[in-house]
Amino acid sequence: MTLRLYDTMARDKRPFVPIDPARVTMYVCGPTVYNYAHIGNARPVVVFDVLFRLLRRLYGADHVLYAANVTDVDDKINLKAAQEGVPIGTITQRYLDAYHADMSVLGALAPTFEPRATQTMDAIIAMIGRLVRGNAAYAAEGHVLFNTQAYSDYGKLSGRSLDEMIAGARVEVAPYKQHPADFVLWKPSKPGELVWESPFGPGRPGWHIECSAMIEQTLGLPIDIHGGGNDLIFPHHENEIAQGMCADHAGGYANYWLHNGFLNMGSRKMSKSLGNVELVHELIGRAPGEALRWALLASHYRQPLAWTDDCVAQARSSLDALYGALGRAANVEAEGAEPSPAFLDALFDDLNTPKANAELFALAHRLETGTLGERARAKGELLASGALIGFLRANPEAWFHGTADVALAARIDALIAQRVKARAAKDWESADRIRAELTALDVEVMDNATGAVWRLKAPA
RNA sequence: GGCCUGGUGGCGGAGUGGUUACGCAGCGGACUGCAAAUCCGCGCACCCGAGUUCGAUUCUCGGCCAGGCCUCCA
Repeated sequence: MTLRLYDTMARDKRPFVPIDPARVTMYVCGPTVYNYAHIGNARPVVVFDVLFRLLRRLYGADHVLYAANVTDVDDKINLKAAQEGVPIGTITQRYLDAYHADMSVLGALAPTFEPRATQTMDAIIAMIGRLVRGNAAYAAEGHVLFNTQAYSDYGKLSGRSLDEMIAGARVEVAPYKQHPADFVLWKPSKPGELVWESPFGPGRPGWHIECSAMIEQTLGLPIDIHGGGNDLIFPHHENEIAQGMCADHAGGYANYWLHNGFLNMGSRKMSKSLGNVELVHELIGRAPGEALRWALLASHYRQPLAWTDDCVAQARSSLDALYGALGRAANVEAEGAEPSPAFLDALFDDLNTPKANAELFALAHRLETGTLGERARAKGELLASGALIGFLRANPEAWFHGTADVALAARIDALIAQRVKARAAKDWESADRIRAELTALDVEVMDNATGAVWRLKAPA
């Protein structure tokens, strides 16, 4: 089985061949920590977490290096700090901590490296220095700008030519730019902003340079995979390639470019600037993280995803079915610890998670209906398949009991014990009365041959 | 204006040059004190037009619609 990935540069699926199988490298553009992450921000995190897990399986956990940056120098951070009258670090640390907690609830593994812009300043300044010396960058009015003419393949990733960009320009071009597409590598800080000393004068880095410097510093260039949302293709990733290649890395920048599609609210994209956001921080109070993860992976990562409450409800139902099958098979000893071949096939075909999920249902069905031997194998494959991409790790009982606390669970268990006794005595009147009591507690009771199990109904 | 995606059943969502996955919802049946689950079965779709083809939802062209990028943005 070969992993095939859709490469934006090639505009096609390509078999994945790492530069060095003993050291597979992936970089994904991470958060700017000035606010809580919304569910749209979480999509690439979860998608590339799936890829990270697949790569670890293929090449070994110790042989995959995954870096995701944290942008902690930014106008919006400055603004927020000024509004609250606190140091910038207070803002960035607060939202970085929240980000870690939220992504962890979504089942995302921590990246191997999480470089921060403020801690990469030497590498950033060094890279800009090399660009200036190589005539790929120039100083103008206190800025240092990248000279897009210096890179002949500029525009290849996004399919734009420099000519087209001039023709289609809607934005007024800063007068100090030699070419309209040139972009800022270093700029003077405004009063009150953090300032770093550099050979180009005091200031701070532009947006694009930090990623290239971080990749160079943490992973080394070229890398195998570079990922991010498809809104980053232009200009961010285009600029990364240009500056990276010109900064003495003619051997290549990234061999595979992966971009996830957008998550939409209605027909509009979810975006902090549009204000139509659902924060992960709030969603995890209303639904299990695993259900949110499922909702994010229920459609293919390159497709647009329309986020609605129903997405979460459907995800819950799907997981209910799988956990239900596992719960009913509690007495079946799982055999084997390998995901099913069909499941792996689906994932290896450019992370086809919807198809992989369908295989999970097929396994659950086999677990319900097979012979004892088939059930044992199905259970083993179901658990292993789920575990590979971060599903079905909970105890089925814990899944159904949801947010019930110990006291509530004890009360429910006591009522159920009474009811089981009443049913054994064919005292249907008492049994129904107790069911009604439980219903009032939002508890649904499912009788079986030996007793009963229960689940907490999802909040409406 | 330039560049780029996508339009599949009631809903979500894969996939394919020729019997159109899967999940949710619906319908019938089995099972069941009740309820749920489970099991068996059923129904329902490929934006429009032209072309290529024995045959297109799938390929080509045109159109319509929706969205993204071109400015911070996952």
